[in-house]
Amino acid sequence: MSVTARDFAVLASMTPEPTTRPRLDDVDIDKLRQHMMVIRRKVQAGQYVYRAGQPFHALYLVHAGFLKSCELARDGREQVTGFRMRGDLVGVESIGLGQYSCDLVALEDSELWELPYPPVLLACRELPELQARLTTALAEEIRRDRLWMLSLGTLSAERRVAAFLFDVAQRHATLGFSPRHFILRMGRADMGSFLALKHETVTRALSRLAELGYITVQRREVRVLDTAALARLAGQGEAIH
Amino acid sequence: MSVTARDFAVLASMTPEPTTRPRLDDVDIDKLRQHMMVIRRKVQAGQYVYRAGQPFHALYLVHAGFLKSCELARDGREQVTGFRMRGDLVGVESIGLGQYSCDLVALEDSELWELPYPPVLLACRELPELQARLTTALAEEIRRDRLWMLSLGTLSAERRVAAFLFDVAQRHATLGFSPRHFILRMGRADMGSFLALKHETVTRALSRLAELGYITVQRREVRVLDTAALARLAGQGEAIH
DNA sequence: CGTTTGGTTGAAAGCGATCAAGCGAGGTGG
DNA sequence: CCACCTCGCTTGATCGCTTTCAACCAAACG
Repeated sequence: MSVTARDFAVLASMTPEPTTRPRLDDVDIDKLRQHMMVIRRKVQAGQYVYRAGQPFHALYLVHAGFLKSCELARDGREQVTGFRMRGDLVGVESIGLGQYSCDLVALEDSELWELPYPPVLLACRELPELQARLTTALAEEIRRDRLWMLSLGTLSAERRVAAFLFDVAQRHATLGFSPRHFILRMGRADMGSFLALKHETVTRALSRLAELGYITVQRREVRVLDTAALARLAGQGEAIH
Repeated sequence: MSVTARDFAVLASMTPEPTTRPRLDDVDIDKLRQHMMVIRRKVQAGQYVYRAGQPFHALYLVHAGFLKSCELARDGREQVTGFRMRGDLVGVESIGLGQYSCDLVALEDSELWELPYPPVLLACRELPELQARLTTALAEEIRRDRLWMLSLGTLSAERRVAAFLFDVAQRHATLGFSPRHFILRMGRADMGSFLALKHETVTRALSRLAELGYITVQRREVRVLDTAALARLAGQGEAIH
């Protein structure tokens, strides 16, 4: 049985309300609404939410959909630095710079809540807990980046891909989706860019993980058969004492 | 002419007051002092300022010396994620976690100002500009990390080492030291860990850069002969249009 | 001094990149 | 509805850079 375009569409539309709360929860948003205009913004697949160099004016909370952020160098080098989904706060990396430092691109039709930044800063003065939340969100971002640096710096291609799948599975679980069965929203090239690998290498690693019986993969559809094995490869397994 | 132990000692003692201000300047510190006890803490080379897992209680402002921060995984993998010098604010990556998320190790005798965190948070409420400064410091940390991710993901070993030297030179210049002549405070292994390379590869890259006439290097003493060439290799050169 | 530690260099191996070909799904236009 | 085209994915063969393994050297230290 193979996956058809229709299957993709059906799976993509399976977007139930998550059972666990996102990082910036509804309570925060309600409080924010009392202090500023929260603008709903929709973007289609392929469109940019913001681009490096554009004036920084707002943070965004991803409400639905899937996006990637891309770092780019003056000489044309470019790398995906993260994938964003519901509950992720984006744009924080550009605070204090005056302009966005990277691109944010929708990989599928998405909806974001735009939080104009000066009002956010003002609201933080009124709501100390919001300030703490924002600071914590920034710190978490640093920790996530550092963990990926560690993974990219110390894991082989195959283990990096395993770590990626494990991370995707965990994030899905956090949002109330199945961590055992999901559709990757990005292509092999974007995965590779994020993992500092070429797309052929990503393909080979996926094939190998399937060969080992840890997953099944058909184009973008992934089933995780052995979570523990993935975790072990990712370096997240139980330590041996 | 080779460098003797005495030369090292002399150079190491050349620590004039910087002519440019560090990221958290004296004005901020004075204001902080009005709100909390700022504790001066000295650490000797090799000592830990904090270790991953210890309870998080303070941020630190590096006042003198040189340190590295190390990320570690449960399975023993480990990587240097950054080098810290005067003016750098460290510990921010651990905010909101309850415990430090990484190790901070002195590479030479250093002095840090300990800023107990709950007081910092309280002071932020009284001093909005301090809050903005802290938030900006966090965002800058994210941007730095992302730029290194880009470099590590897209540059060859030789270019990574060039980028590292260029960065060291720039940071030295920022602190009022010579960007053309400096002593590396870390060994080849730590450089390699940060750059995701083995120490032999770092050595070879340095030898090659010297062979090309861009630098001279004798153990830890580096002279930059061609800054533009380093910048170009680092991907920071002028873009061609 | 002898020992240890960190750095350098060479030779060989291994892993991921590169180059190339082929495949399948989806979309388009006849 | 089908032929064709395109794009993303897969797989194979080869190349080359980085790692690995090993030896050696210089400086620091006791």
